[in-house]
Amino acid sequence: MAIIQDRKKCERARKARDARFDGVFFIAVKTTNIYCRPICPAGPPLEKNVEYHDSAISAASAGYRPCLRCRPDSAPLSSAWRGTQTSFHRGLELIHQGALQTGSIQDLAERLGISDRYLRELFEKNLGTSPKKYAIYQQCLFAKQLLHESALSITQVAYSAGFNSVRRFNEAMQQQLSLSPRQIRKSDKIVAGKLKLKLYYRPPYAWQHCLDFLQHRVIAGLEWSDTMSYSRTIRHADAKGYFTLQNNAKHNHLELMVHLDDYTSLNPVTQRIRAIFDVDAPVAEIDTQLARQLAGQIDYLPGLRIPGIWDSFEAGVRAILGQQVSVRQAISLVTKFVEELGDEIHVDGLGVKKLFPAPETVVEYSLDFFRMPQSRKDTIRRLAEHYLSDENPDDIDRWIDIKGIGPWTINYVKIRASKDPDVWLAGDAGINNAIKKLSAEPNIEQTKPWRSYLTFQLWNQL
DNA sequence: ACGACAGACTT
DNA sequence: AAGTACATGAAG
Repeated sequence: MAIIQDRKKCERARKARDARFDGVFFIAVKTTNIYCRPICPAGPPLEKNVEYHDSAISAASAGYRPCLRCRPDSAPLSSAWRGTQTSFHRGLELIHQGALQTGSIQDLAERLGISDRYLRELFEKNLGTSPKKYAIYQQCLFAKQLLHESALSITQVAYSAGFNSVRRFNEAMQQQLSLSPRQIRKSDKIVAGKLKLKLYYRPPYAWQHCLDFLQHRVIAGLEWSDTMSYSRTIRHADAKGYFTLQNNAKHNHLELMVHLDDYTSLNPVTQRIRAIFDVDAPVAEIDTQLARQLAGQIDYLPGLRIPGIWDSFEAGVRAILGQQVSVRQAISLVTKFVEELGDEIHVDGLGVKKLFPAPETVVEYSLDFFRMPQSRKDTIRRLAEHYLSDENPDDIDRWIDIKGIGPWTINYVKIRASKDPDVWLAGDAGINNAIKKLSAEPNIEQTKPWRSYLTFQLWNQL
């Protein structure tokens, strides 16, 4: 599963340093025990000395260390397993969210509704390692990024990456990357100041679309934006903070500035932002398939990413407040909601902003300040209660039992919070309008498994 | 389902 | 000489 057998394509791609294959496979060099990206500027090794891997972790667990020039650990994520294997995929997602930082494998398996045995098996089959090893590997990669790009001390890096002792951090780094933290940092000169990180993507990235979409829906107090950047407040576990994001098209990355009051959440928060801004979307694949289906029918936007919402609760509330009203009215309702119930947070240079209200707060207070049908207020309260009583409120399919929440809302939340790539928003008024303008009805089935992207391409026509 | 053991983790 | 920063062995 881990080593690629079809060498021909890989050989051609690496000799041409073809950027389209960046993140798709990795070159492990047996003579040096180093692994590289297809685009590595170093002179190409002899074909007989290389081994091709389909993921960075596969090369790492085979004993190779990441190249210091092309930094294979910062390559965009491979997407071979996207869309398939929901338990496995959700497991990966939860690990990125820090599930194994505090909880055990058993806890994770339980949340997924499978046995811990089976969870191990899924990881072994798909990645060739155990869930815990993957989590540590992932933490090491993040630590490496911090060592390269931030001015944090090595001790701070250890805790920010989710380790609970420096001792263990050093050991894990040596084991996973065959480099000590010091060795990694030595190669870089870092500028002190605010914490800035680079999120690499495979171009193109339709950043302007993303920015426009978010700007049209900005909730004052919670979010703010200018011509280049988007910012908002966030909460993750016990940590509160805010971030700003802008594009660096020239170097194929988004620039992220984060502030948190508890940096043990930095890794999960960063991963969440990656997911929300769809940094790892395999756009080349999506674009060829969708463009073929929609040939000449619409003004197709290449590199479109689906802008997400911070978490499913916020997505749910926004969707409910948007029922039966215009986008503009929905925004003013959400703004009122945040203003009334959101906790305050101080943002450097901008004064006081608001956090999105937590379910606990919503349950506690009445929603009398809202001028809208009582039934919709009740729905919001029921959603909040669901978050407090349900073991796994992020399982959006279960929301169907909540009175006042229908299939449209569920699908909408799946697209924008769960980042499900294959949701078709059937019955949406905007989608119906967009379809009416087409010369021929598109074959929705043919756009699997990227129907969420079809939805957004069509919305973009309005 | 259970115990032995390995190795992950903290101090 | 004392303090800081990092790496690592020993023990539980």
